[in-house]
Amino acid sequence: MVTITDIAKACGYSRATVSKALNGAPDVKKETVERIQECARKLGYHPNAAARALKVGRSYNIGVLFSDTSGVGLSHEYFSRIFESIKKEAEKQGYDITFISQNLGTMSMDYLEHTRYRSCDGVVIASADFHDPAIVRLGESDVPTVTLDYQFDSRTAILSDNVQGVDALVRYVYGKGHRRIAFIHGELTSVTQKRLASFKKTCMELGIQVPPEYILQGIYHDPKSSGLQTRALLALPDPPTCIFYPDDFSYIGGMNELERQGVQVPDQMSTVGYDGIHLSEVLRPRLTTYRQNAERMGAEAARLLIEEIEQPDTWLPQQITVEGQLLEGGTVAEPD
Amino acid sequence: MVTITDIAKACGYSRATVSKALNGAPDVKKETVERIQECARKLGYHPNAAARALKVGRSYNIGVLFSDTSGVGLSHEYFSRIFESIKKEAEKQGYDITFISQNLGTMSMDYLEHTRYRSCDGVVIASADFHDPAIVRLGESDVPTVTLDYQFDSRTAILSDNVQGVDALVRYVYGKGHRRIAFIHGELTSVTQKRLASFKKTCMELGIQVPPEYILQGIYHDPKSSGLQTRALLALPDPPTCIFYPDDFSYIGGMNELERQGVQVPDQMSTVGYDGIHLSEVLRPRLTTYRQNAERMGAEAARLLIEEIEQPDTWLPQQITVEGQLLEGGTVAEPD
DNA sequence: TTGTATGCGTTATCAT
DNA sequence: ATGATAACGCATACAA
Repeated sequence: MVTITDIAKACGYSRATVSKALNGAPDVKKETVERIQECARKLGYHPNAAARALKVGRSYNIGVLFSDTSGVGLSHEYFSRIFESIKKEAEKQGYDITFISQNLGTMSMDYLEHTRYRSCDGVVIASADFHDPAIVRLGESDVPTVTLDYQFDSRTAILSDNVQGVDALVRYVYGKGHRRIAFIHGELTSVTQKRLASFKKTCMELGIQVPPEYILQGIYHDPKSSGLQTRALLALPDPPTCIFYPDDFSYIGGMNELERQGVQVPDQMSTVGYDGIHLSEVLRPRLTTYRQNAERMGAEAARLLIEEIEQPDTWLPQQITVEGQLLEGGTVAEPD
Repeated sequence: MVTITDIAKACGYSRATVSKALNGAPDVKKETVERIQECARKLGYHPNAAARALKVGRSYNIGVLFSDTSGVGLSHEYFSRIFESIKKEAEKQGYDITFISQNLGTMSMDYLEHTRYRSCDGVVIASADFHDPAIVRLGESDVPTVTLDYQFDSRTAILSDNVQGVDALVRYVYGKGHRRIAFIHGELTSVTQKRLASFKKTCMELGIQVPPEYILQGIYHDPKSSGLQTRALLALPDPPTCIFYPDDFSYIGGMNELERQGVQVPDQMSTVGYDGIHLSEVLRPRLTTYRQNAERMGAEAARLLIEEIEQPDTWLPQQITVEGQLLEGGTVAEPD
C-alpha cells in the first residue's frame, strides 16, 4: 500500500505538505501541488479511509437500515429501487454505504452501536419496525438520521405521498363511473392507515357510500391473501365493481382468482394496484396503479442526510413528501 | 464515544491490559478479565473499527460488487436473493458489507482502488462484465475474491449449475412427450452459452432434432423481447409445442403474446422459464421452471471468501457448483 | 511556503 | 500478570 509517507520520500517534501497539497489547502505553492499530485498519481496513491476516519472523526460512510420485518427485504422492488437510488446519490457525493444490522458475529450490538462501531456519519432508516426500541434509540441519538415513510420527532423524513396516491386512484375510478369500490389493504402500519384514511375521505367527498364489508385486510406482497379476499368480495350479495389491492404484486392473487371464476378484467371487474413495479407494466392488460417515486425518495434521503452531516449548524429537520404518478393501465373500465 | 482509555481509567488498569482482556489474551488473570469486561459492559464500550483496521490491517469488511451491466441491479430477484444471503452469512461471521463501485465522488478510482481505500478484506464479485479491465484487475490482484457464475483462473468461484438446470428441464418436457422444443435465450454471456450448449447436447442425446429457427436470441428480464420471439415462433410453418424462455420474468411477455393470439397454455403450448423467482409460483398456471439456489450460492461465496481471508496459508481455490431444483408448475402438458 | 510535532483508538512487543 | 511504548496513515496546530 502506498502511503503519504511514500509520496513524501519520492518527491522530497514532508508528509504534512503532501497531505495539504492533496487536500487542496490554500497555503501550498501551486507548482508544489502539481508536482505532488503528479507524484501521487504515478505511485497510484489512494488515501486510507480508516486512517482518515480515525483522525477526523468522519468516515464518509453512511449506514442504511433495512430491518426487513416481513422477510421480503430487497427482493421487494420498491425497496430495491430506493436502495439503488440512495447508493447512487451517496456515491456521487463520495460516500460509501454500509448495511446496519444487529448482532454482528459474536458481539451483540444494537443498531446505534453498530453505527458507532463503523463510525457511520449518518443512517438512512428505510424499512423498519419504528416501535422497536433499538430503532427508537437510533432515531433519538445524536447520529444524523433520515427515515423513509415514517416521521421521528425533529428528524428529517421522506414520505411517499400515500394520501395523494390513493386519492388520485379513487378519483380516477370514480371518473370512470365506479361507485361500488372495495379496498383490500395491507397490515395496519402507519402507511396503511394513511392510505385507508385517504380512501375513506375521498370516497366521502365524492359522496360514495363504502359498506364495511368492502374494506378488507390483506397482506402486503402476498398474492394468496389477495386471492382469498377477492373471493370474499365476489361472494357478497352486492359485490363491488372495482377492487383496490394492497400492492401490485399481491394483485396477482386477485387476478388469478378472478380468472378462475371466469370474471373478466376489466369488463366484469376493474382492478387497481399500488407501487408501479415493473411487473404492473408487463401484465396484460396493464395494471392501473400508482407508481411511487422510489428513485426520488432515495436520492432525497441521501441528499438531506449528507447535508445534515456536512452543514450541521445550518441544518433543520425537514419533511419531504414525494408525489408519485398514476399509471393508467387497462384494468379499469366503465361499469355496466 | 467510550474508548479503551476510558475503561482503563475507570477500572484502574492500563490500556494494554484492557485491550488484552477484551481480546481474550491468555496472559491476563481471570479475575481481571472479568472485572474489565464488566466495566466495559457498564460503560457501553464497543471497539472502533477504523482504529482496529488501521492497526491490524484487517477491516472485517467485505466488498460486494454488483456492476449491474443490464441496469436491473438488485431489483432482479436472483441477485437480491444472492445479496441477502451473502450479507446474512457475512454478518454471522462478524463481517460488514461494503458496496464496491467506481468513481466515488470526485476521486476516480477503479474497483481495486476502492477495495483498498476501504481496506476490504475480500470481495464477492456477483454480477459484472468479467472482461472489463477493471474487473480483471481486481480478480488478478492479491485481494481475495470469489466470483459468482464466472471463473477466474486460480480463484474461487461459485457456479449455478446451468448445465444440469437446462438438462433437467429438457428431460422433463421430453418425458411429457415434447419433441418440437424451442429455446429463447438471453444475451450471449458465458452463462447463456452453458445453457445453450446443454440444451443442444441433451436434445441430441434424446434424439431430438432442433431446427435452427427454434433457437432465438432474446434478452434477459425483458418481456418485450420474449413476446416478439414468441410471435416469430408461432408464425413458423411448423411451430414448436414447447418454448423455453430466458427467465421467468421475461416469460410474461411470451405469456401475453400467447394469450393475445388465443393460444392456451398449456393445452396448445407448453412453456418453461428459468430462475424460480417468486413470481413463477403465483402465476396461474404456475410456471414450470428451474429454481437456482441463490441462497446457497451467496452463503457459500461468503463462507469461502472468509475462509480464504482467515486461513490464507491452507487456502486453495475451489469451484463449487450449486444445483438448483426443477419446479413443476402447470405450464407443461402432453402435446397433441 | 514548508516542516515539526502530536494524536485519533487500537494492538503488539518488550520490560517489569 | 501487568504496564510502558511504539506504530498503523492521516490531518492539523503551530513553528520556522
